[in-house]
Parts: sequence; C-alpha cells; structure tokens
Amino acid sequence: MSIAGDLIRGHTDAIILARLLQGDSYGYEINKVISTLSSGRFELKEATLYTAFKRLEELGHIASYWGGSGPGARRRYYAITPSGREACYRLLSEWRETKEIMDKLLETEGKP
Amino acid sequence: MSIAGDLIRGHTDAIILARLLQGDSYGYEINKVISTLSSGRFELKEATLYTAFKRLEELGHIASYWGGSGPGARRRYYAITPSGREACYRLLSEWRETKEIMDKLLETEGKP
DNA sequence: GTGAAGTACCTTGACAGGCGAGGTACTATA
DNA sequence: TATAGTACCTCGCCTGTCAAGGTACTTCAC
Repeated sequence: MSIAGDLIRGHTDAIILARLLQGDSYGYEINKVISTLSSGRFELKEATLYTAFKRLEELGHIASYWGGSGPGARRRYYAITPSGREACYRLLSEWRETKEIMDKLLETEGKP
Repeated sequence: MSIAGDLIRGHTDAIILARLLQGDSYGYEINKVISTLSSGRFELKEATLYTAFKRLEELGHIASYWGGSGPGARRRYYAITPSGREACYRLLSEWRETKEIMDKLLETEGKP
C-alpha cells in the first residue's frame, strides 16, 4: 500500500457507500474493487472494512442479507438504503470541499 | 467550521509544514492564517495544533524559539528544518496521490 | 481601577477510527 | 493431504482530534 490509511480516515464510509451506489456487493468484493480502482496503491484492511459495515448498518445507511455463495464461503451482501444514498451525496460534497480547502492550505509559492 | 477535523486527519502535519515553508511563524498566527485561507470553513483546534507542534519538533521537522512578543503574550516561533522541508514535499505529493485515488474510488456513474 | 476582550501559550483525559493479530469455515487444486 | 483462495468476524492497541480547563500579559472602555 502506498498511501496510509490515516490519509483516508474519515472518508472510508464515503468510499464504501459510493461503491454500493453502483449495486449490492459484499465485503471481499468491495475490497478487491477498491484495490483494483486504486491500482493496488490502497486497500482497506479487513478489520477496518467490517467495522465500517457494522457502523453503517447501525446508522441505517446500509442493509445486509446473506446471499448465495459462489465458489468459497457464504457471502453477506450489503445494499445501500435511501438514507445511505443521502449520506453518500453529502459525503461526496464534503470530499469536494475538503479537496478545495486542502489545496488552498497546502499552497506554497513556487515550490515543488 | 464546515468541515470536520477528521476529514483532514493525517494531513495536519502537511498543512503546518506548508505554512512554515513560507517563513517562521507561531501557533496563534498559523491558526488564523488557516482560518483565513479556508474562508473560515476549517480551523485546527488549539489542542490539535499544539500537539502537532510537539510531534513535529520531536521528529526534528521544526525547531522553536521564543520570539519578541507584539501586543499580548510571548510567542513561540517555529522554523522548518531541512528534514521538515523534505517531509513537507513528501506529504504534498502524498496528498496529490490521495486526491487521485479518492477521486477514482468515489466515482459513481452519472449520479450527483 | 476594574472588568472585559484580545493575544498567546499549554495540558489532561475522553473518544473514535484504523488496523495487527488472531480466529472460523468452506472449496478447489496440486 | 495440504495449500491457497474465498469469505467472514472480533479483540485490543495505537494515534490523532478535541472539549475543557488553566496561565499570563495588554489594551480599552467605563
């Protein structure tokens, strides 16, 4: 992993919700997609992922159901709820704002 | 404050170092600059700021000295060290990478 | 001359999120 | 038979943020 988890901290929920916005999925798969999308430069640790699922489900942002397993173990699928959708859009716009602010704060006059 | 500190977490060191790259400064002033640059949408809490100073000084990335106070209390100035400069450039490029990856991870096909 | 507001620093303790380490259970392949 | 892959889950530590509290000096209004 080339970027540390702390750099992403506070945005993991956004990542997960954004993934579920594309359709139901399960932990193991989401992790792989994240790894692929980031070209292997970032991956959520399993412990982080499953704690996030638990948190998001408690908040009512996602709902889970046991789904047909393919080759291997049983899978717990997650679906985004309407409140999760809302939360996702809010988090996405927060990310845009974070970027904007950070870019301003990190500006250094004419240095690498 | 319109964006939470946790969204910035992991980047506070970068912010502080980037500010010190512009010249020596002291806590209270840095905080005001951050607040101004972000149009008041973000401010580091004092506790966070001073813990960060301590951490950065222990790492050798900044050095401090007591400076002439203006109107008000005495000031502790901070200067960035060569190792701090290096760290700052590294953190800046990490930020660029974080942005890039996050943008990919948050992509949602044709949704707000 | 006193009280409030601004400047400026610092510490303590609680809290939350990330994650290393460990565990379970099933299937396919060598 | 064992190894590797799929897939899930929990415990406990660590680190960074921050609310709350404290100190000390100056300036200005009343």
